[in-house]
Amino acid sequence: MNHNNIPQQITQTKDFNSHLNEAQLQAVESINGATLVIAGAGSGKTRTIVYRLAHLLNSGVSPSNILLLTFTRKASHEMLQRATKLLNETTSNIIYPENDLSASENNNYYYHKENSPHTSLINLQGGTFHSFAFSVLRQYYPSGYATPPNILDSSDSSGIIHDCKDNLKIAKGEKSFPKSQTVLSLFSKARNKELSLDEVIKRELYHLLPYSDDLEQLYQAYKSFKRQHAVMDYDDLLFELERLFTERPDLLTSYQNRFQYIMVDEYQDTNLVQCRLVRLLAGEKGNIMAVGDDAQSIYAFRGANVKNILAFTEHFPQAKIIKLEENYRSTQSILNLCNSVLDHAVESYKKHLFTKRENKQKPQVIRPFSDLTQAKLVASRIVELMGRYEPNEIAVLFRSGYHSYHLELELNKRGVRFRKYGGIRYIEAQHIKDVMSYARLLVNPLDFNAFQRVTSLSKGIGPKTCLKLYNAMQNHDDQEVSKICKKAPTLAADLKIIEKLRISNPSPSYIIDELTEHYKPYLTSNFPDDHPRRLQGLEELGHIAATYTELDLFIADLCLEDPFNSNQQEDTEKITLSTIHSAKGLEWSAVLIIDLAEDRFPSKKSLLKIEDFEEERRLMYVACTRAKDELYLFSPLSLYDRATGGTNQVQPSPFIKELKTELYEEWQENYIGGLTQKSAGVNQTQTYKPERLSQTKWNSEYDIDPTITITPANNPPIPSTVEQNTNTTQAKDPRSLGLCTHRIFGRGKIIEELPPDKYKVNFPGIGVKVILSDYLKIDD
DNA sequence: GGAGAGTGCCTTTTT
DNA sequence: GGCACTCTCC
Repeated sequence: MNHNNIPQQITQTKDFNSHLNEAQLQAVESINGATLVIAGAGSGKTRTIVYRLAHLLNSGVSPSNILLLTFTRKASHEMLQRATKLLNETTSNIIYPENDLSASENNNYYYHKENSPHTSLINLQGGTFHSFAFSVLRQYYPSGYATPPNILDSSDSSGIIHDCKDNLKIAKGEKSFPKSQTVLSLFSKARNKELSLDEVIKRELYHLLPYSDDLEQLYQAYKSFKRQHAVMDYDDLLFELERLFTERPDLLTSYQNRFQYIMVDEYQDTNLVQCRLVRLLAGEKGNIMAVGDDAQSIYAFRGANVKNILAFTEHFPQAKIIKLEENYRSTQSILNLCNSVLDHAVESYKKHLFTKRENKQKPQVIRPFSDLTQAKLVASRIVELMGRYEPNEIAVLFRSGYHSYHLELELNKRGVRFRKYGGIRYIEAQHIKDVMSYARLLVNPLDFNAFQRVTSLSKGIGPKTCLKLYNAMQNHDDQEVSKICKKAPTLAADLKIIEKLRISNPSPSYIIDELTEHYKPYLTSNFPDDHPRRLQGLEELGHIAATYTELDLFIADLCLEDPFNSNQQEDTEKITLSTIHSAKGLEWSAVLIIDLAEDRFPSKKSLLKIEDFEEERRLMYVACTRAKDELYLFSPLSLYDRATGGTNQVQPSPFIKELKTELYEEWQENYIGGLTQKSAGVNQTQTYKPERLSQTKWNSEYDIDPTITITPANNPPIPSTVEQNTNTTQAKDPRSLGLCTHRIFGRGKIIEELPPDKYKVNFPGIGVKVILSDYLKIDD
């Protein structure tokens, strides 16, 4: 049973009692002042928010006076869907007076694309911070903008950085200069954490130190390009909104008056600027409810700061704190495993979820021979599960988008339909971006990114000619324009259709259909393998466009949310494949987590810094807590290596090794492609035994008590890969460089010194790792 | 100045 | 296995 299902009929507040526990009810009924709800996984968080909405409306608050902010697209979608459903049932006979402000502004950003009859909700504002910011900024922009800003998606941004780098003639021919994508993420990190570039480089990207001057120059060039072209990247949306509110107190006041009640979901994922925006909007009256769970903070990499939750009571001293701890989602045996994941955390979470849900079966740890056979075993298990559950109650979760690649092939082979979240976004596919570039030129003929993209589709036009043409068009130099067009007939046709559609200004769906037709010849000749599939995508793009009346909103929405995903929401015939990040806030009856092997999950990149490793642990926690009834953890014994074509043995993920054996059943792939259960006692898995370290001072960004640690003790060295075998031999060499200790991996032998600041270390039972010397305590 | 072949590199997570 | 960048020829 899904305890989170919205009941069919709730008409009066008193009915809430029977659907909510005491803590939830308390949260629902605290509508004035500030409230912080610490909601454990599966504790009915969304349910609480939705009921609180209903309670507000039943108390006579107009939906246009409520603002619902979330962090990810999916969370916002889910919440508004559920709210709509419940509110439609509870408030259908209440008529709300039109709010002056909202009536004049047509500010119902999110809902105009829902084909829903829920008129009572039409003025409820909700969405991600970014989409909310854009909905304001397209109407009122801060000083320095003459037109509403265009939004850059990440490929636009990195394209601009690339051009800026060329123009500045920085680091020409230097191979180790970071790629534009990397540079962009550095810029974004600096902004999200609100640190200078230099600080970020020194803290976590010290290998870029030689380029810090060049990068700083590039940073400035990128900034001024954005200003000149009236474009904003994702980060600008938030900072420019803050600037707008600072510059225009009158505007801020009117928004404060409008949004009498503010709710923020996933508060642990807000960064500093988002936190300030919330405070600005809440104003003096501070009718705000923030909901979050520190154990589920998984966005530190982009500046999310758990401290924001802790600081909530400082910003709102009167704040009431409510904890939701009873879990309504998972069975007790799944929860036991989830709790155990957090037990090993360096920072302790004072949190033990409990439930009244009975045990069905223990979670299973399954060990396939390799990630290739894993795909087969997972697919078989899914087919079996589909006999017991609807496909939309089954999900496969993984650390990184590409981990599901083999599985996707296998599922296709067996005809199992799935949808995939995370990884490459559909709208970033070439053909979609191409057609959207035409569309963007309709809105803004001087959109340089779009212009570059469209011109490069024509043979004979490269970057230089593109620039010449762009300047000629900007200066209305018709002679030059027609001279270039003569050389490239397709380019002339491109400009013609853009001009035609711009002047007639038809509906977004008509525009997309026309452009698709125009693009078809290019599509068929340039994508011989799969142009039918791509054409289908473009047709779908047209359908999505049909839910919009204004082209600029459609374009912005495509950058801010992936409608190809949310459109499929209702499809119950498909199972779900998802990155763990994209799975947050969702739940399924059966959850399968794959690739629980070293270097995959936790990610190889998280091993250098303890706080990164801990974030991986919370990620594991988020993944496991998605399961309602059945949880399967797949830990392949070897991974296919594309480079060599062979398979390399790997250690299981530390998160599996840590688990006490009594928490799960263990199954091993056998030679006939089936599974054999390991009987307890015979194949006892190693358990981690916490070992206290002496007064070691660890180099970490945070001050963590160094006496609490997880160290594999008494583990005999297990040679796991061929590579490690040799290294183990090396380590026995009397010339061994000595012993050292690492917070996570425990004691190990130093095999090699890697100047200037790293060591190669063999950790018994874990394998060989390259570690920064800062994170090692080396024995004298 | 552009096109196409060849080479080296890395492969987190999201708005 | 895909892309970003380089080199060479037209």
